Amino acid sequence: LTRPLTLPFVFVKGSATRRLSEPTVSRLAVYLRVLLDMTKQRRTTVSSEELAEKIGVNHNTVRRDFWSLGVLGIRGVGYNTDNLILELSQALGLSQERSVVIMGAGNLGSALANYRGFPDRGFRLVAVFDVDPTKIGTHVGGLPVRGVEELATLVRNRDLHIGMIATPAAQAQAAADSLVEGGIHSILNFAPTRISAPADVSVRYIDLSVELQILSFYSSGQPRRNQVKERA
Amino acid sequence: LTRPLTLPFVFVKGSATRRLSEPTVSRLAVYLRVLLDMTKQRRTTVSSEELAEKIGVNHNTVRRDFWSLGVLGIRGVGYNTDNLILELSQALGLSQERSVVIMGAGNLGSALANYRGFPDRGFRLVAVFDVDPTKIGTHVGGLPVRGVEELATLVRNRDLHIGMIATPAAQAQAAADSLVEGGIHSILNFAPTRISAPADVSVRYIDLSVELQILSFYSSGQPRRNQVKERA
DNA sequence: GACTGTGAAGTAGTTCACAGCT
DNA sequence: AGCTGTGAACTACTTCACAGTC
Repeated sequence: LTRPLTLPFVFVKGSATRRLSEPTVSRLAVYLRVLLDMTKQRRTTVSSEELAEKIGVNHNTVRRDFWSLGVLGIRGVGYNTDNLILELSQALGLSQERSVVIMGAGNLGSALANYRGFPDRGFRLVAVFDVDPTKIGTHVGGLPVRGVEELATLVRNRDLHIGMIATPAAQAQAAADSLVEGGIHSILNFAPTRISAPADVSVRYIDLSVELQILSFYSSGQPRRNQVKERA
Repeated sequence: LTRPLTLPFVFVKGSATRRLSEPTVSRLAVYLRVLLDMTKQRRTTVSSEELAEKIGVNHNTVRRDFWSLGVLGIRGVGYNTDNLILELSQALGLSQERSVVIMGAGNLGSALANYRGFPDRGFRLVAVFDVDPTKIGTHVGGLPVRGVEELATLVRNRDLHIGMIATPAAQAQAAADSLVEGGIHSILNFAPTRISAPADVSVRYIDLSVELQILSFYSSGQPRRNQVKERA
């Protein structure tokens, strides 16, 4: 055997030790979303079948996901919603508060700063940065816009977890570099460009054009794969 | 053989007839983004290796994607950038203009309406709708905000391709229903909730909380899978 | 009777590895 | 020498299918 084995990427939960695959992690966040919607209706249990239908996956997948997480259901009944919410939140690391900063106080940066969903789950917006001197000092979403050079100071005082890049494409790499220098390991990039970062930094992209283009593909005569499959 | 075979989901290009997988389609849009960035620097060719590094995938994957598309490179040299851009655009259906409408003229809806990237590729924002009478008639992104009931009229006059939902969660399903009723088959949902739609409608989600939670998972001690792999 | 838990089977997607051009 | 094109091998992910439990 010459190739290195996959590193033991595991999630430990009680006595169960399992690997959470990337698709599974993405779905966990979606389950959580649906479950929170459901508890508003005072539901106490859900079946894998019901969740599966709501998010458009196979029910076996749902059970496998929960099983990988180490969450147990009750046969003949389903899963306890409160318990699921707790376990999902824990697995996603939402039990500890995450601080978020925004780079760029333009249209998008302001819209993000005004997003009211942050405190709900454990996200806390702590600062908004920009390079434009005319913007610095103005307020967006109740926070003062600061110059990027203040990032370093802020880092010294508290841990920063997630950086969102909402600058124009041309400044995105510089923004990313500042974030990385500030010790941030998770970046959500809204700028319409790809950025590079060290291997220990997770970068996710939200690119409107890319999304529109993918939709464009499927609207030009090509059926969506999983919908074709679900029809079978 | 008892199970139905996968339907012949193919993309026809010249004499080559190939299947484009869902991951491939998503990557095509990203290649296009990077290539457009590159042509600004007057590059005429790219190797699979270079593209691969830029977007963080394996170079074999890049070659396979182009091969599935029916795009040929030149051995010893690479792929012609202009040709690639052309073929990618064509495959993604960008050669014909797509009309886009926005549901919801709040913070997010306005930010989207002000996005300047639409005309670049073939997307054309044609209308913004809201249910709030105080918003109807005001202008966002150079367009008048219309009442949802006008959607039907608009549909009669021209084809609408893509609907973006930027309403609060509670109104998202209703917005989706209006879009579907208006004959739209592609929806990009920004509202923090899941929506249901007929099987012949493609729905993609951009959910800030979900993205933040996924990042949260990877920042709580778990390395990103593909980064682990790339290290090997 | 309903729904979970999970080996086993199946399928899709990725990566290897190397022959074949330029 | 450099980089593509592609069968073959591999790995990851999904789905089947059914025994097990409530």
